[in-house]
Amino acid sequence: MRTFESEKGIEVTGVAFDAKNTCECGQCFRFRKEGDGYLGVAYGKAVFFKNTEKGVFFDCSKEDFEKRWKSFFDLECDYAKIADGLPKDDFTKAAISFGRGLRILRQEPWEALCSFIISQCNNIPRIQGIVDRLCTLFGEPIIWQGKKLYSFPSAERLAPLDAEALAPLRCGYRAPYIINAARMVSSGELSFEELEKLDTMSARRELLKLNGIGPKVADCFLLFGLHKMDAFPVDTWMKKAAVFYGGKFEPELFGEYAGIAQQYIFYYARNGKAV
DNA sequence: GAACAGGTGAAGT
DNA sequence: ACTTCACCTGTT
Repeated sequence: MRTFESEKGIEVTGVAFDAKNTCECGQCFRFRKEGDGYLGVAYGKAVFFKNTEKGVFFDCSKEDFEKRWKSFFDLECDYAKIADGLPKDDFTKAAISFGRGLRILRQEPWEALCSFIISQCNNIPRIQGIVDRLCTLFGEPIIWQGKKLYSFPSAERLAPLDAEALAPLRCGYRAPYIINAARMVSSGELSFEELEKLDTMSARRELLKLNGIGPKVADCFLLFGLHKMDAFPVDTWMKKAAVFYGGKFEPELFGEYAGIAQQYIFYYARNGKAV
């Protein structure tokens, strides 16, 4: 990986990064197409990025890149090496090829937890709409090139509210789940720092104690919110894909980077032509 | 209208 | 351990 600084931002070469596959593989809900790239907010800051001839360009300072975005986009992880360690069957190979350049983001834990609570039994446009309304109503405004964006509201911001206050989100029965989770996080009963220290299965057990968090939401949070690469969320798309693996997935099949395999397969199943 | 959508939890076998 | 159903909202 090499970085080049210009007055406009940072260009990175020598790294397999695909902006579209990273933003549209279903792991995040707030990075949207903007011109020839993607624009979103994380950790209270806006960032625009796009693929270039030689690599990828980020609209940020050198300092912000080093401090935040390099890690956020997981740029120091060797995905080619990880893909090498995954199964070599035709379906997995096709999935990896389809999702080339996608990276598992290091999203804010609270945002990931909240977003995947919202995701249950919803399609992506609706999830995005609900999350947008949540941020617009309760987040902090961020101006980017004259556009008004919003940060994701903290757990502390939501904890004092009751579920009725979320009515404008139109998130239905998920509202009390969100408020309950916000209270657990803001009170410290649920600590991301503590969960981080646990192995994936132990952290999962803790998460399943929360109302409205089942296996699927817990696994998505572990993978996308805590970057536990062995977490393996199984949803309806993965169940369709499982047909190619004899009807179900054996936990050992994909190893310590099962989460990455999952994301390739999920994206291929949902957006590709295979299933 | 009914059925369904990136689930969950309670209640029933 | 496995099946069924209600749950809020929006789209087909």
